[in-house]
Amino acid sequence: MGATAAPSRPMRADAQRNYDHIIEVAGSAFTEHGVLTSLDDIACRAGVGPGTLYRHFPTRDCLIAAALSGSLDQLEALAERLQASDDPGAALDEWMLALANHLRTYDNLPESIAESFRTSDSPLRNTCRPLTSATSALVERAKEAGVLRDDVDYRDLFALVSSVAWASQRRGDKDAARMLALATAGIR
Amino acid sequence: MGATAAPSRPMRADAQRNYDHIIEVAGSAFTEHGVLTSLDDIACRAGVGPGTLYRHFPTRDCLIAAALSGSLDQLEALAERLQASDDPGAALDEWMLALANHLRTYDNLPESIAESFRTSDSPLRNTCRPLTSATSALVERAKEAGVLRDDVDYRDLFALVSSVAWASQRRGDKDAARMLALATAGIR
DNA sequence: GACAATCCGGAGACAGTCTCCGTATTGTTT
DNA sequence: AAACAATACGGAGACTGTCTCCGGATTGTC
Repeated sequence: MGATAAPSRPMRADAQRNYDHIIEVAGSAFTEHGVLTSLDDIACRAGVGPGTLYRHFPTRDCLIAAALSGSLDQLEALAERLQASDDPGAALDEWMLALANHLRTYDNLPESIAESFRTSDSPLRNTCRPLTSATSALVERAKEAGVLRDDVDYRDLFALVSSVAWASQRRGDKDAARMLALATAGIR
Repeated sequence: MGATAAPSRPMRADAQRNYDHIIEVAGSAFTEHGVLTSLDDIACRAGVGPGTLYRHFPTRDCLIAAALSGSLDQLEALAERLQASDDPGAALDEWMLALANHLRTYDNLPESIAESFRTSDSPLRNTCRPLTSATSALVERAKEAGVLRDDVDYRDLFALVSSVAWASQRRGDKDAARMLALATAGIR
């Protein structure tokens, strides 16, 4: 869901416009310069004041979460498809690669996500929750099919995939496939 | 070598005193607050002005490298011992764990080190060079002994160990053993 | 004791984060 | 359509951290 939220009342028209536009600009900025890029600069590029940006997105993580929600929806769709796959092993492989690459969407995103998992209620963490539960489900199926070691915890696996995303990004690899193959060679 | 360097002439006495004291204070500060802690604050705690700190250590990486050099010497000593071990497989295991834990010495150190490997001549990278060559040697021996897959590149392995250090630190694990076991289960 | 060479320190320029509140816009009511 | 309340805007500016510059202090040498 790429929802915009409507708690009590809907947003005022101008607010909604700014909200959407900020997300759009933020996406470009993150793509170009990574998630650590200046927020005031994003506000400026979006033609709004810093105050407006911070009101809509009180923290950097809020903005990252919003910018990510589109591609997250796609990933969730993939997860559902894979859960219906008749080859749990291949499904898990495909999932891990897709997940690793998604965690690399922006420069320095793996750090932000990993960090968000340490703080109680980060919006980024909440946004990523479907990813962990999908991982859990696919791990369970793979274990039942006997193509994954029984002692592999899905949280450990998620951490492993995150770290692969981090390492491959830091090395400047074009995707996470190479590191992932190395890191997951022994989980079967 | 925890050398202080003496290019043409030795340092003036007061300069040497400050230099050493800054390293000492930096070590504590990094231990307490991670490598991202304020440098001006370190200067202040060391009783010198910012200018003095930046003259001795033009970049954060310089200071990190200096603060790390002590424990690095120990690691190098371990590497030499392990290269003489009669069990190359166990030696590599022990090395990877020691390396992973060393890369975790300070909070956020894995990021700094990984980053330094991307920039041409970071002092931190140069400081860590002995670690990569020791890894190379131990990997070679393990391959010859047939306890390591032939297609494992030592650079990939170093990256893998780095990422394990990163992930285990981010998770707040007390050491890197658990993640390392998972990540390296399939390299044999 | 004096004179170079070396080194110190802190003021301050700069960049990024984030807030506060006077002003402007919007939607609703009559 | 005019007026009113609710909502949202924006930018000045406080604050923190980085890093530099250079007048003045310290050290080593003759």
